[in-house]
Amino acid sequence: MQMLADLTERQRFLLNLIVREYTETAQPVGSRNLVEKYHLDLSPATIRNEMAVLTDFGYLRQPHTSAGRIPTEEGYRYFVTHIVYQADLPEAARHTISHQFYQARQDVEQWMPLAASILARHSRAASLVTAPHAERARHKHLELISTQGRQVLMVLVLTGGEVRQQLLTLAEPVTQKRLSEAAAALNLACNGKTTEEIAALPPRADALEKDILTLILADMNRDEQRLSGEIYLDGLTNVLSEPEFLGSDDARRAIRLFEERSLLQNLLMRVMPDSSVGGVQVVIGGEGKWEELKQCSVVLARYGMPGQATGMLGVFGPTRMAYSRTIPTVRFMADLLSGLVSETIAGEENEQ
Amino acid sequence: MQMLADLTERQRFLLNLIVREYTETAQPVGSRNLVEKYHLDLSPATIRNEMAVLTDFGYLRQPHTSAGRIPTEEGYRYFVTHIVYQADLPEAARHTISHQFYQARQDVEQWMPLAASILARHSRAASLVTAPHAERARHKHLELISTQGRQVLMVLVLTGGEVRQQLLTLAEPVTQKRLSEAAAALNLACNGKTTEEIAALPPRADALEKDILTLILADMNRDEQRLSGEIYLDGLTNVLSEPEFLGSDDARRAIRLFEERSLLQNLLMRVMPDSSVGGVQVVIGGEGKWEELKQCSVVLARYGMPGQATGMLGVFGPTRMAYSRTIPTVRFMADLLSGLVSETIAGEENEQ
DNA sequence: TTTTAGCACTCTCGAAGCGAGAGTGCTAAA
DNA sequence: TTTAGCACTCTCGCTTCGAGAGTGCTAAAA
Repeated sequence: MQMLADLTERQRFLLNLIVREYTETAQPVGSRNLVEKYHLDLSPATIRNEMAVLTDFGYLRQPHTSAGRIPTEEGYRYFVTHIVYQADLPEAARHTISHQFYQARQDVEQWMPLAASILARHSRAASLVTAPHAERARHKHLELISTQGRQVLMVLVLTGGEVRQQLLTLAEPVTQKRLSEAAAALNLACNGKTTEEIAALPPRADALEKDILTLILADMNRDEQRLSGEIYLDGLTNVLSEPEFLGSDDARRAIRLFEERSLLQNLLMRVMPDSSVGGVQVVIGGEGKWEELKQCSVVLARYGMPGQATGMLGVFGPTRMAYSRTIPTVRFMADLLSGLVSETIAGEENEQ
Repeated sequence: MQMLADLTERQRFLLNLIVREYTETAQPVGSRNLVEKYHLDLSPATIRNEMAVLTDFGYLRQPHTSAGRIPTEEGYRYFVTHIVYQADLPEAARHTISHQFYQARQDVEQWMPLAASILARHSRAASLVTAPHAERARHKHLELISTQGRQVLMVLVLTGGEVRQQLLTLAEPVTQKRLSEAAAALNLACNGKTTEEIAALPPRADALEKDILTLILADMNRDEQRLSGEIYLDGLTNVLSEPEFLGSDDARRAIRLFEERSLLQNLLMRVMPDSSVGGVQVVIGGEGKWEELKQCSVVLARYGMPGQATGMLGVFGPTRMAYSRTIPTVRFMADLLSGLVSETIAGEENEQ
């Protein structure tokens, strides 16, 4: 078996056809069927010869002698990198999607679920979107609100429009007035500063302010290693009705990933550790490294402004996924969200 | 076929056994098996006679002649109302659960996901918990925070510790200072007032304040009809591995309910329209009324303080659900959360 | 009157057997 | 280089069949 061979134009064309046919029907594709369905100007025998070559190269395999061919993981990989990667989303789809976002442009909160829903519908698989998360966030505004007894709601607004909130329990009850004063003092001291700069400040004289500051720092740091908490999911049911998820336990187990957010976060961090924006990452069938992704594929991209605020979005489905729809959609959505994020950030800089 | 007949002690006992056996094995239960497994002091023939009676009453049925019996929906209903309804959760389980909540007592935000997780684990099915939602909420504190350009984060704290936030887009940019002033003025005017009282106030002179007030009222009203937005889910994968969800399309479709939150909200409103706290509601196999719940059952309860703040929690699974575990767990969790909510509210009243 | 032993009967389920169909690889001719 | 022809292989769906489980009924025992 040879590997990494260059394919002829015709072989590429056939591989393309076979992958598309298989992703559609979930059935091994045979030579005669292929000729008939696509009205090829070749005889089944010729196709068989080419198929034999592609099988030799490791791009196709037969579930058993005398069944049709199905793509191997390498076959999908070739298909993705050499055939479909550069494809663009059709103009009509781009238009529709842009329009949907235009309608929701005021309500930032809607962006993530909308993106997830669009991804799910277009890829007919499960989708996930994480909120954009400022990488070098600066303090913008702090608010402390007494809710009940010793419980205080801390709302922290960072540059980039990111809002964090946390419920604190203080050692003893404090009046709203006292809280407001503390917040005002801290706002004055921290305004426009990064985590490092805040950390370098001389310790606060006031005990309450000191405690709060510690919590602010912890909160700003927390999400620099981890992902921001919110992950928006959609389209799980798409994937549930696929035959591979009905039959195989392996695949079914992968769905647990989506339920346990912590597992999902972990996976995202492992697949896309760096924060560069631009490429679409495709993990096919786990590729040896991801035991839990056997029989599944993931198409991921990072969006936003590198170094400032980025998030991730992607699609999860069976290895036999419609990459030719999914990859362009993921890329387009990433670009679109990047645009929205940079508009937001630009607006903010003008403001100052 | 007679209906609504009174059962003898022994018949009740057998129905009990059969339901439990079937929920465990998912196989029709036969007379001989039952005798052997539970060492009954009766012959299979006697059991068969009793089974025939129970079948006549409509509590059991046979998938086909000469298979064992399985409970009908009426059978489950009898089991639930006459046999298992009063059962208590074992002391050990109650203790463990209380302990888990004790450990998380500071962090109110953790209550809902914790409750969902416990419900899912104990019932081995899917669970859902909605956040408690104040029914006659009073205004406690308003905060307006400029995030970026014309976007303003409104944080509204109501009595009961409920926090609502919404991102507003104003007609034109406004400074943080101006926002703080508006918030201060509104806080003064609205403090401790209910929606109705606020609505009855004379209109604000200031245009910004007037706009904000309109939004506050809308927001306070919004959730009095609908459920509060947050629904916490857990344990979906438990239910996915049940045989009825692998085989039947009906059951699989029910899972979509869990993905589309709006469908789920709708369902909850229909199943539990009133706000009385105390009972556990059990919907078995849709009971004719809920087409989308064929083959599924739902065990729901409302918790909180009626008239003040209530939420819902429950379990979703196949009709063949372990009611004898699920119902006591749901009831116990509802009581427990009710306790937590009333503590919160009591604490608040002392404060005033 | 209630319980049970015995028995005939019914139905499912898995194994085995079998033939059709789809697909392949190879060879030799176009 | 392509293709027609052919022998071969393997799956899949269908049928058959017997074992096993379970029932209902009857008549005897308690």
